[in-house]
Amino acid sequence: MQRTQFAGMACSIARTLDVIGEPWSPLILRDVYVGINRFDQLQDDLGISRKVLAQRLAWLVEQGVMERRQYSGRPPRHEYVLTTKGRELCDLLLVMVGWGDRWTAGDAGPPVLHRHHACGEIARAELRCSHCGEPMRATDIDVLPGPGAAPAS
Amino acid sequence: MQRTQFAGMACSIARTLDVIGEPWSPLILRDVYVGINRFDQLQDDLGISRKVLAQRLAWLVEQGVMERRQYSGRPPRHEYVLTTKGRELCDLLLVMVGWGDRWTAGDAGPPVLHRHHACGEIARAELRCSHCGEPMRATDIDVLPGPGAAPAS
DNA sequence: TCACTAGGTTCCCTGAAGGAACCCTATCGC
DNA sequence: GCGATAGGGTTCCTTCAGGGAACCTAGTGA
Repeated sequence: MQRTQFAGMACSIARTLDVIGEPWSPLILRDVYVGINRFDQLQDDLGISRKVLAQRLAWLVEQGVMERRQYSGRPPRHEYVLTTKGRELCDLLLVMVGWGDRWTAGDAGPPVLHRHHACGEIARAELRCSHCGEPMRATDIDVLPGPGAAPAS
Repeated sequence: MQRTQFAGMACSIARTLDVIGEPWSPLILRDVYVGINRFDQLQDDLGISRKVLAQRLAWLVEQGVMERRQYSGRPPRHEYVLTTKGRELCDLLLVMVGWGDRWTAGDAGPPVLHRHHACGEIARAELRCSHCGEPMRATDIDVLPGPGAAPAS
């Protein structure tokens, strides 16, 4: 096996990476999320090789992140749309944007802004605890084995 | 150039991927985050090729995500520790865990649990708006061009 | 009949990932 | 003094994935 497969690891990070960890996949997800839904549009926007684009799209469809939907019968034309699974995956993109804005944007400032529907303001996404609502960063937690942990060997 | 470099794109997602988008990098970050700090420990835990591990560590150090620190002078021994930049990157892992738990964990349940220091409870990380505090998912926002956007061509 | 478009597929070439062996320095046990 | 061991890499070789360009097929329009 050339590239190691992560899917078998007892780790949700590894299993998530197995779905979108390959190069280009998150950018394809981003484009489909913002409404770039067709093969040629994606290829133009990303500058990705058509071969790799076809492979990634097929994989993302297989994983249930996107659907290939026919939007015209004659001539037959297709587009890619996110499933619920894929839309939830976009939360990951939001967090990437947050980190990238903070550490890589430089003087030019962030390339995009997010306006929150609920309050109408330009805002960032923050991580908060599902239990108490206080900020919950990676530095604010203990990591404990869960029910799906690999058996101690 | 073989693999397309994402660093030049006017997109915080692409620039974040340039730092940790390569295969293995997020898993190395996870391991260092949970206290697996030495070369051989990392290699054992991940089953990664030593060559690739050395490359990834050097890149992550170059990017300021980790530091290579000497913890013993005689014999000279080194370990890798996260910088602030790297610790903030771990938030991304938290979100990956959230998605992976929900969509890939299956009947066995999540492999790890997170206990929040502030409240002491087992909890998940949720995305909330930095302005109003309400939930802020990828589906709850409009994406607008920001100051660092690429000039319209 | 010709050209054009969407959506891929096929081909070849290069270079990155995997794996194993090797290397260097330093300490330990004898 | 000498071999064994450990940490932390580096080197070499092989295989396969990414890049790029050309090609293909259905349908449409002129």
